Amino acid sequence: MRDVAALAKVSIKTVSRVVNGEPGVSPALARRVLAASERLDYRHNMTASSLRRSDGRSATIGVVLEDVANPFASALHRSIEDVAVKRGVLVLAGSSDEDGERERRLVSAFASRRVDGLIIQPSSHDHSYLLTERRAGTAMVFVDRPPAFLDADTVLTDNTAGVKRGVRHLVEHGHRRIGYLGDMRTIATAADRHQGYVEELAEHEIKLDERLVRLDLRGIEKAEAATTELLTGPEPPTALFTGQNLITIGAFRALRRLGLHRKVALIGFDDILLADLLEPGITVIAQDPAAIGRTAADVLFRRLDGDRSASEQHIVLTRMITRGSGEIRP
Amino acid sequence: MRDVAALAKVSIKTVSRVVNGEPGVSPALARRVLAASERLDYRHNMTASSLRRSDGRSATIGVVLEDVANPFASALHRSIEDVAVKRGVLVLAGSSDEDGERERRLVSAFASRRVDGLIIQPSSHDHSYLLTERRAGTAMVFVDRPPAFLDADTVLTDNTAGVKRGVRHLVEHGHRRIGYLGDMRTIATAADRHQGYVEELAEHEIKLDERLVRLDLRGIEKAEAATTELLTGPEPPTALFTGQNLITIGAFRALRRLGLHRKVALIGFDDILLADLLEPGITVIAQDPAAIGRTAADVLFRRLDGDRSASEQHIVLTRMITRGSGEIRP
DNA sequence: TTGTCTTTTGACAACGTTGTCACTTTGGTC
DNA sequence: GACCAAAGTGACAACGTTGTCAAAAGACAA
Repeated sequence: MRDVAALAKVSIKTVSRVVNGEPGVSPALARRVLAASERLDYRHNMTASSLRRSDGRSATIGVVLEDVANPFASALHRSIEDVAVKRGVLVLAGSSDEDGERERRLVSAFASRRVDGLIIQPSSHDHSYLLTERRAGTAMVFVDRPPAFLDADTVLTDNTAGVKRGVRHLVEHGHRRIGYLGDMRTIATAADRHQGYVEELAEHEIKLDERLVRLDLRGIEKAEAATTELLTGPEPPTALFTGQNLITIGAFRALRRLGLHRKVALIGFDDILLADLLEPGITVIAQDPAAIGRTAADVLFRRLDGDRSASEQHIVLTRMITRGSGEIRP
Repeated sequence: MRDVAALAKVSIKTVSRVVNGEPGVSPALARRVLAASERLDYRHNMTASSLRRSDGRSATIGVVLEDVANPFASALHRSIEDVAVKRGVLVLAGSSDEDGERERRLVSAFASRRVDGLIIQPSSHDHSYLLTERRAGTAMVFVDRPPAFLDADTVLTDNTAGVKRGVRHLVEHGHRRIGYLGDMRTIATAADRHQGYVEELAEHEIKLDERLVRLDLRGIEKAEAATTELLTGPEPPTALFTGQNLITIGAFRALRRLGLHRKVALIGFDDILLADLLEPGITVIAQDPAAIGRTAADVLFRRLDGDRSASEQHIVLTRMITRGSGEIRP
């Protein structure tokens, strides 16, 4: 900037004004400054700028996801980015791998870089550590799962209602013995989904049979094994509800291997790419990650714009997509 | 930092030393400083630090992807992140959407934040604009597609060889009329893949029939329509090679709708989640995005560590995964 | 011409850190 | 007890910007 000022024969403050589009610079001078910065390949240094600025904004937000390569998480990421670019804000993204310690380290690294806001898909089970960041003025929004020990803006899927809808669909197709395969109970969404299963059965006065329930399944293989066990045991279920996309895939694999994919009904939580091309197509309760991400980013930027009202809890609805596997009758 | 220094009754330089783990601070003082920074919730400000530091490093890199939500791109992103976290480096990610102008804007935004390095999956067809950044000392590596008008480190898939392998597989299964469905020819990888098809046919002395070739297909729907047209026309192909994952999905949809999925062979470029559960399973030429990302990040960090040797071109091999669709005989 | 008001411009300090270098203390040797 | 080297510590400037405020220049009326 000093070099540009020297070449344009003005003070560096004038260059600063031109670069920031501040008013009160005569057109002639502005042109001279622009020409000089062009000639010297001048690049505005946002880090120095945000250091000096009164608001201290870095025009950067941090996003903590379970895994940036996970389809659900990357869809969130993309819709957050879309809102951010419109405001000239960049996105730092990181994967916590369902590990509270990694989540904290990421947040800490983001905080060191003075991000303006955070969007967190939580892995940790205690977010009181974020009080410090909040006090420092960092905006934050939680997505997909609620924060623990912290009152903050949250955008969630209506997990319980979604599962209930799916289980009701199975009941309406004549099923009474409905198996449930779920993810780690430590994950709030997984607990909510399991809860939906339990509630919906009760509403139809179907007695909960714990032998038809398998929880704490992580990954395709575990789900496949559990499904096989469930279906080859005594009194197997006539329908399955799977609480997460990898579990759905594992269950479908097992059904296929056992030749039961046209006999046992299956509804899964989360949509799966290609689910329509399988035989039968897989009926799912689809989340809307794009809507979740967009909402979260909107709330975050409203906070950054000064909205100090009480924290908001947004619920994004699910949608049932029927494709065949959920319509098999016992 | 000033407050911490005051509370610990030391100079701020001593606090700086403790925070950066520099030697030459007595254990007693270090403890006092640590206690004080704990008590005041002190957060090291990396932006100020990198401004002042002699190397000017921000411990941040920028990654430009076609779309952070695309499975191939997000796999790249994740493997880059894995290398970066080990060095305490954070990743800024952005989507260029196959638009050269967006790519430039992202790079410019990254440059303003003084990233140490860039990993770019290019959309633009002229990268001479990056000369300025390079001169400013920014390291850069290109992934998936080569840079244009710029000599730089590059990590590519062996597209031509991969396609040739797949086409040979079809020929070996008795096919002579092999259709080809490809992406935009402006994308370097798409051009290379088409080239592989042409070459392999020539090696088997099969005359290229342009009526069996459809290029510039973008997205599932276009691919589905083109496939339908190809198969319902006169003298339809007995096998198809699809040059990209969305095209493979579109082609498979068309085959299914026409009831030809067990009659016409299909091999696709890029692996697809669930491809093994379809009927028939889809034979693919799989890329290794994790290896590409890891290699790119390794090269980038070697450059940041001072490696000034000539630019490197890495080729990551593909792998054929046979699942049934590619083994159908005419 | 002078006085007043408005617009344009620039000098300087400050943002939160680290590099440089000089000073003080400590422990050991003669 | 004097001297020295090594270790520990701090004062100050500087990184590239922007906020503040004052000075200069221009516009206009009397």
